[in-house]
Amino acid sequence: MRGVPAETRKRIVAAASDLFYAKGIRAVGVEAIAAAAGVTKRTLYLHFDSKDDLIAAYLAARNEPVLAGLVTSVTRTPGDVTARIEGLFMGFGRKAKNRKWHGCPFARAVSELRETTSDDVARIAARHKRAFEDWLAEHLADAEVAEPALVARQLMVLVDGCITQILIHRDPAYAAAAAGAAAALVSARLPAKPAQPG
Amino acid sequence: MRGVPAETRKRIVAAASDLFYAKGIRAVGVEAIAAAAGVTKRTLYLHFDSKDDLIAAYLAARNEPVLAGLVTSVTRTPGDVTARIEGLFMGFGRKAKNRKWHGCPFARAVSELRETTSDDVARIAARHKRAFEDWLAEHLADAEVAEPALVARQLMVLVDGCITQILIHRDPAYAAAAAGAAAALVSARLPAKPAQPG
DNA sequence: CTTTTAGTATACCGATCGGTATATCAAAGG
DNA sequence: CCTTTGATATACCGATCGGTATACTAAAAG
Repeated sequence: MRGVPAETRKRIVAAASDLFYAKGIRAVGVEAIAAAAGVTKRTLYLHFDSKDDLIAAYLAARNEPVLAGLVTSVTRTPGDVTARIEGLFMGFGRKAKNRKWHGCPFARAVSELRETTSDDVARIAARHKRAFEDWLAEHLADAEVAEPALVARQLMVLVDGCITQILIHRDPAYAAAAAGAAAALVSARLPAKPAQPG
Repeated sequence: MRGVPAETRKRIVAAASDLFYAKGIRAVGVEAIAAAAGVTKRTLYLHFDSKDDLIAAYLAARNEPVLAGLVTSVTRTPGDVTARIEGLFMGFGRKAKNRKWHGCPFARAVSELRETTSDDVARIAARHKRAFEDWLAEHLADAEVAEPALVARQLMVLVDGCITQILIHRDPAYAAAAAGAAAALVSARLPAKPAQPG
């Protein structure tokens, strides 16, 4: 059977994505990935130089969809900026109910591969996180939130902290706490009213 | 050579601690741990039933010292509650400069071992995180911060988010942002003054 | 003194790891 | 038609994995 090369490559990356994300990167061998992709190990190595190369491709492929999901969590929420940001965190509470959800693939990859592989993983992850931080800063600026860069950075801290807490406690209640904190930080920087009580 | 059993066990756990924490749990084999402890693999298996058993011992041994370090970061900082909490986050910025620092061992273990080993790891990590959250709540209550349980939970989110961001970006600047957010959340719940501008 | 005990040294087990070699095949492209 | 290409199947490589087996040693404990 002879398929279009680009499609074969995509199938391999998709299989690697599922397995790496679910079980961890070191826990999954290339043989299992090839089998899941319906492909021989030989074929896998025709498309990727090494497992590290495949790891990089996995993370690179995750960048856009994850980013899009985060942006959607914000923009699809009706209301003012504060409500939209709250929507971002409530989105994590929703996703956490899905047993296939295991937090941020970038944070997990960086955490797992510390001091063992090249710096590519850290750079790809940093770029991804920075992209969303920049988007947040712009979104906050458009909504006339003061010091948008600082608030965006604080929201990023809340985002990854929220994810970590949910992963550890398996309790979406932390999403509500994070949402409250985020709302307080954002609304305190709004020009008109200082903040709603509660 | 015949040593006190408890000391041999401690040496093994100490060696496992260093290696697991630096390189990740799956990345380190029991043989390497035994060698680092100056012990035979046979001896290691006289003290631990399996690698999973050793992993649990590693995390259990980390609980108290990590907790003590966090508490110290708060209590050794002079000033009011807000300043002390800021001190907690500035402590992360300080630790991050040490190349041997790799964030929270509990969060990293949970992240790495998802869907692969028993739930022991998740339970030990949850208990550890909860212990510090409870301590924070009590500390906040003593300082007359309103809704101490909620604020403590929000601070936990900031703590793990701060650590994650620093790990990814290798930039202690995120500690300052987290400290600012924490100070705002705490001081907003103080009885007397609402908050300092800045 | 003799029995436990804690340990060493070494070798082995089957399985899996990341990665390669060889040989074959089928379809697309000139 | 015939070469190139993407793929197959299968077997192999040395290394390492978690874990066990066997035999021996030295010190503490009765």
